Amino acid sequence: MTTFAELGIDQDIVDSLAEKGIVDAFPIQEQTIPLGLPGQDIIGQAKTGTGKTFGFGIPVVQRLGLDPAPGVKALIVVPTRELAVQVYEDMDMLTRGRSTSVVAIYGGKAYEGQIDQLKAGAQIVVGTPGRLIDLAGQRLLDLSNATEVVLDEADKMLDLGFLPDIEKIFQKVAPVRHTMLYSATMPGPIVALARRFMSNPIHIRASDPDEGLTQANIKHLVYRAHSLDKDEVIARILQAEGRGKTVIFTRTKRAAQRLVDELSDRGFNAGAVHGDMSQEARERSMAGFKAGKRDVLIATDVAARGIDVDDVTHVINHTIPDDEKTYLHRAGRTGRAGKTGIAVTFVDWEDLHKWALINRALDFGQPEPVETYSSSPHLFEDLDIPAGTKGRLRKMPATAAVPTVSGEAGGEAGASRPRRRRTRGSGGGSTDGAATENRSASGEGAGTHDGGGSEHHDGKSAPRRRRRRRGSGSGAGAGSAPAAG
DNA sequence: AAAAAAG
Repeated sequence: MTTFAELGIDQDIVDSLAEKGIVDAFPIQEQTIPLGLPGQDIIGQAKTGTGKTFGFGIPVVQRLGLDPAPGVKALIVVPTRELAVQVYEDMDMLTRGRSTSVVAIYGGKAYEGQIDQLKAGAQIVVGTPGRLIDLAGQRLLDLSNATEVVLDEADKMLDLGFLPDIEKIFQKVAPVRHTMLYSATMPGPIVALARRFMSNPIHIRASDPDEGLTQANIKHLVYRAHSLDKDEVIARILQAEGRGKTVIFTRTKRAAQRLVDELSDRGFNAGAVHGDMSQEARERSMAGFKAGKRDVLIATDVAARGIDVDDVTHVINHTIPDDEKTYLHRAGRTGRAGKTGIAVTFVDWEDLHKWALINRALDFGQPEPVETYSSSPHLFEDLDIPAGTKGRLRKMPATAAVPTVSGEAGGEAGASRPRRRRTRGSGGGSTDGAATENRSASGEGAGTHDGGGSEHHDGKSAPRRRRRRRGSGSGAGAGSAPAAG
C-alpha cells in the first residue's frame, strides 16, 4: 500500500495527516493526487468512504503554496451546509502546518463572522452555492482570483437543481484555473456536461468497472414493508448486537421529525437533521452524533452525501430512495474507511418499482419480489436483533436489572421516566429536531456516552411495554408516509 | 414530487 509520504506531498501536510493517524493512501488518493499536484483537471470517481476529500484537498493546499498574499485563491463547492462544515474541518487540518487560512461560507448562519474572515484574507473558501453567490453579489467575496476550483459531490452540483447556481459561480472564478470534480457517482451525461467547465479533464475511476458500484464492505438487506410496523422493526434493529451508530433516512422532513419524536419517546438517543430545523439545531445534532452523545441520527437526504461519521454500523432506509445514486450515497454513510456496515431498506408497497430500478442499476441480483420481513429468518440472523418480541419495543435500559413488564400496566415506567408531551401538531413544530434534550432514564443513569456501543443493551429479554395511546399520527408501518403531496 | 440551497 502506498503512503502519503510517497506521493510527492509536502512534508508538513504529511505530518498533519500523520498526527491524525492517517498514513496510508486510498486508491483514489494514490491515483489522483500525483495528477492534481501539477494542475491536471480531474474528474475523480471512487466509492463512498474511500477518501475523496483528501484527493482534492491535498493538491489544493499544496498548490497554493506558502504565498502569504491574502485573498481567495481556492473554492470548494459542496451541496449541503453540514458538508461545508466537514470539508472545512478537513481543509483546516491539512493547512495546520502553514499560514493558509480557510473559511466556510454557507447559509443559515450570521453573515458577520464569515465576512470578517473574508476580510481578514481567507485563501480557501468552502461553501454552499446560495451564500457564495449572495456574498459575491454584495462584493464581499471576490472569486476572480480563485484558480483552484472543486465541486465535491459533483454530479449533485451539476444536477438540475444546482446547475444554474454552479454556472454563475463558474462565471465568477478565474477563467484559467485548475478544476477538480469528485463524486462516487458520475453518470455519463453529467461527465459530458462537466467537461464544459474543465480543460482536458482526465476521468479517474478508482475501482474496477467490473466490480460494480456498491461497496463490498456494506451488506445490503432489503425488506418489503407491506403491513409492517416499521417503527417497531426499527426499534428492534436499534438493539442489534454490536450496533454502533445508526443513520435512518426518511423521504420527508416531516417523517424525519415524527420518527425522531417516536424513537426518542421509546428511549433511544436520537437526533435529527433536516431542512426544517434551524441551522444551529442542525449543527448541534450533527456534532452530538459525531461525538457519540447520540447514537441515532434521523435525516432526510440532506445527510445522504459526504457526511463522514466514524463507527456508523447501520444505515436504515425508512423509505426507499428514488434512485440508485441516492441509495448508494445513503448506504455509504456506513462501511467507511475499510470498515464494514449494514444497510437495511424498507420497501413500501407503492415503492416496489423503485426497488426494481435500484436493484437493476446496482446489479444486486436479489430475487424479486423482495423478501418479506415476517417470513425472513435472515433478518434476525443478519441483524442479530432480539427476535420473538411483540408489542411496542423501547430501548433496553442500560441497567440490566429492569424487570420485564409484559402487561399494560406502565405505572413504574412512568415513574422512572418523565412523560414528555409531544411537541407536534400546531404550527408544524420545528422545535430543534433533537426532539428531547433530556431523556433521563436512558440518558444520565446509563452513562451518556454510548460511543462504545453495544455493551449497554445486553438484554435480549422481552421488551417492556409502556402504555401509550396509539394512532395519534404515529401510525403503523406502511402508511407512515405523509398523505401524498 | 421531495430535498437542498439565500433570506
